[in-house]
Amino acid sequence: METRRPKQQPADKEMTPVQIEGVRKSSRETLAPRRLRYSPAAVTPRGRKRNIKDIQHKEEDSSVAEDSGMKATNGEGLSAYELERLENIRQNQAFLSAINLFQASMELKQSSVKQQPSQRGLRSRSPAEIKEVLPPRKSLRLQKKQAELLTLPPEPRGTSVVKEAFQLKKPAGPLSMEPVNMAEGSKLPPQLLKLCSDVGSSQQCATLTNYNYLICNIICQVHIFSYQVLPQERREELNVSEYTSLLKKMNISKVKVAKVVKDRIFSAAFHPSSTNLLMAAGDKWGKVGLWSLGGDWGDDGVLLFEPHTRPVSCLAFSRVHPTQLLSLSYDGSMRCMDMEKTVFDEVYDIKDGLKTFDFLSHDCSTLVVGSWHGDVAIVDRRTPGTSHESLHSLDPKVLRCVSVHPLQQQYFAAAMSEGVNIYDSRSLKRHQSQPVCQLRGHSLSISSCYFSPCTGNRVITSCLDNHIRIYDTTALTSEAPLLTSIRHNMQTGRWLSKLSAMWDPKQENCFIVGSLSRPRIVNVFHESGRPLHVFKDDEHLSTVLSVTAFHPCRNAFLGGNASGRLHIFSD
DNA sequence: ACGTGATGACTCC
DNA sequence: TGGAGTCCCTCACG
Repeated sequence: METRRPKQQPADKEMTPVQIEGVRKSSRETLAPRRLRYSPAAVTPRGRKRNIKDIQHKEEDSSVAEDSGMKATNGEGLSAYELERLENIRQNQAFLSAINLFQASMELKQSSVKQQPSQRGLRSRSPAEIKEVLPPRKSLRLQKKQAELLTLPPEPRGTSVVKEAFQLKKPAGPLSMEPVNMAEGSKLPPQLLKLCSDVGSSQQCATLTNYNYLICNIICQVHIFSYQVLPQERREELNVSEYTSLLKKMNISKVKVAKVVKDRIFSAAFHPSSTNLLMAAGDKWGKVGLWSLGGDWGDDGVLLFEPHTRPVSCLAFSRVHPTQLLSLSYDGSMRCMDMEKTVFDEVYDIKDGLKTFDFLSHDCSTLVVGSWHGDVAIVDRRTPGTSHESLHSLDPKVLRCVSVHPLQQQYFAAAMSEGVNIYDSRSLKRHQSQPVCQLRGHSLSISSCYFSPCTGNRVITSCLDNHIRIYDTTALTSEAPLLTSIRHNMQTGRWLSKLSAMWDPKQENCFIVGSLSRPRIVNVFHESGRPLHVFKDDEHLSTVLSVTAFHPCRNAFLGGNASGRLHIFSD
């Protein structure tokens, strides 16, 4: 490109308008400010691409020039053009620093560095495994054989092949509990059973955990079923600053990330053990993975099972029998992994569409189970069989989540298309049951609702209208007052599990929620909406942790992502 | 009722 | 190494 920089022009000689126009057109220098708004690269008078660093450097030069009085003494060779140019550069620089472009570009560079996902846990399939080895083929023509008359198989009626595959379900009855990531016929590691049986003494629980677990231990050991008469022995609740300082101590490391299931995580749960971190995750294709941090069995402590065929949408360990894990799936089956019997027992079964459940009694024998068709069933596990439970139709469209009141367990909250309602399970009707209380104010579909863990005085909801709402349910009147509404991006789209705000079972007023922000983070908020902590880690947290859960007694939480990896932050 | 677009992580070429 | 393709009873909107 031709340069017409009027270097030789005397600085003090005024340029004619024609000359200035000419200079502007040819040098492009004066266009730079506009250009720079869109691109970090500018074009120099010589047509060379110039990067930000060059400009920075020039800027330093120009400031030096100004400082040293060069501007004042134009006799040192700086023309009016040159001065104008320097001024332009200075303005560019000021503009760029005002919008933090340098910082943003650095962050972008860092975030665009592709990180290798953790190779702990389940192994990704090797190319040899993926490529099916086929016998060498030779055409009939080359074999000098008559061509076969081929007819197409009959078209499946009404359903596509994919849809038929969706409807496949595991056979009825107990399923053997064989890990699919171990050699055929492998037994469960005996250490796992020992680990699951150990949830610590009730003394430990009294000091370490919230009272839910204390109660459970008491139920286990003394068989006291009357909940309300027990003394208020729950852990002394921390004040917010104490709690925040505990959060700050939690971190992640290489060993705390592992692939636990093969596909996107739909649900996850912590085992109540206070001595070991044991987690379960359910994925899109009916797999359930058990991961013990530091376990020396399976793949880095991961065992994989296949109790369902469709997304495992809800998982929870029994609080009374910690060797039992309940799971429920879109395929319509609900099962109980029993590590002592080493089977997946059937608990409940419908045609399809099971979505959510919660324990309705402290001994975990009765459950409220919800389907996406809008029905809830009260299931009593002590009764043999799987299909004679009482069924109630709440909402003809969708039911996303149910949550049972921790103290008054006859009440449960249900997130439906119209909003969140609280029902009394004793007075449900077959159709059109009247709610005890309504939680209004949601403008789009609601993905979850949970009673606060210790008192049930709050319900937290996560809604696709980008708000997390907290309602006061102290008095279950016809309409619960909205206490807080926190803006949070919930647009996970089609390929990620939906975000759900989850209470910390150890701290009544605080909750955790995944985030779509970059760099990836996980937020902890106080119910007032005050942000308490942001979990982040450049090295080990690089994906959206849609599914999150705090440990019931340890200072730890888990987060599951769209590729089946669990992440733990713990102290 | 139906079509469409947005969304993130991974795999394959 | 990077970019295209894939995932698949999503949800909201037009």
